Amino acid sequence: MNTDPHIDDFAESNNPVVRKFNDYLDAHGLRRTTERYAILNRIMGINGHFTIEELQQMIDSDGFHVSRSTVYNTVELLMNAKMLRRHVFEGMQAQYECITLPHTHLICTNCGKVKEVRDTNFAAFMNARRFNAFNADHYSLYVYGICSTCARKLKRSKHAAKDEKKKNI
Amino acid sequence: MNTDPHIDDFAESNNPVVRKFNDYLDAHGLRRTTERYAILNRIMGINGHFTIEELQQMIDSDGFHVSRSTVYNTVELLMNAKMLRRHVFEGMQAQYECITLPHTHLICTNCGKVKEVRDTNFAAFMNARRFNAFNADHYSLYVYGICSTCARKLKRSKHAAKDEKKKNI
DNA sequence: TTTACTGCAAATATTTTGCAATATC
DNA sequence: GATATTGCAAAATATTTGCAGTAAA
Repeated sequence: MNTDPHIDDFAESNNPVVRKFNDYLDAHGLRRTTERYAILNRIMGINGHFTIEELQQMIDSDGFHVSRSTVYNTVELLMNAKMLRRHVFEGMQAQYECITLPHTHLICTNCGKVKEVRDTNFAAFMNARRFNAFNADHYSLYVYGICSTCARKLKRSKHAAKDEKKKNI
Repeated sequence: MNTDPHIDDFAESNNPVVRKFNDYLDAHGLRRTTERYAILNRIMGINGHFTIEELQQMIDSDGFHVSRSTVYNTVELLMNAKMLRRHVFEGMQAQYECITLPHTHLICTNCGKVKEVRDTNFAAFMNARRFNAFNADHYSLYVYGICSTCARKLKRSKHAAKDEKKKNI
């Protein structure tokens, strides 16, 4: 029996996410390590997107240190377990998010903020959609544009520029 | 007047793509260089996706050498001119494609092949779709799955594995 | 006890940058 | 002639890998 309380806590957890991970590890003959659970534990508390860098820093501030290689290793494991997904939006570094219900990503090309929106109409459309002999597994819809906050700011700075011009006449 | 025939050929071209690029350069006070036209010329001949590496090699085999920095520089210019788009599909390196009509990308998670499909229903759906205060500019739909070629191969290798098992009994 | 996993440092891959030489305007 | 652009090499970033030590089973 394992002497590390953390591992046993997770091993016996009824949390479906933890169980899914345990099942994946078991099914593939992989070990239940403290590091893997520390990472999973942190990820479960994140709502939204995060980078590798951010994830490692969050784990650090949880008072637990894992090496960069282990973060990459575990993140890859979680992707193979279909629990995590990697997104690379235009002009940004890779971001990860837990796999939950399908949703659309709205990406602001001005500030880089990413917002998720659930869209049942679109989900229904995609579920019904067939691509001939291509066997679809999952999809990502990225919508690029300007968020309302940036739209306001840009409008304001445009006005400011106009005022500036007036002054110079 | 410019003495390099290549540049003048392009400068006077009636090709709408070349004209769009020229307009962009003029509007931004950027120069018409041989390198930029060599790259644009190559890109116009590509049907589908390509990486930076592939693009540079293609230009090389056209008998013209441009440095890696210039390829990156020009590709960025073309993206700003809204003539080129960058895609990063799951687990692959960045790929570029000319901006034409909106289309869906089918990405095979087994072989990495990317196929474009036009989808007027989807385009209509997206054109009608509004995201509250988010001002949408363009979108990317990536559908991940298994292409028909890989589906056949995978089926065959599964059979082979089964046959192998039978032999061992 | 066996061997998978971790952490570190080094290697690799990709993209960006500083700067002297060069070409465009 | 003034300066934007190129090409090279070096730097910055992101990710992967080799390997010795450590921990899970």
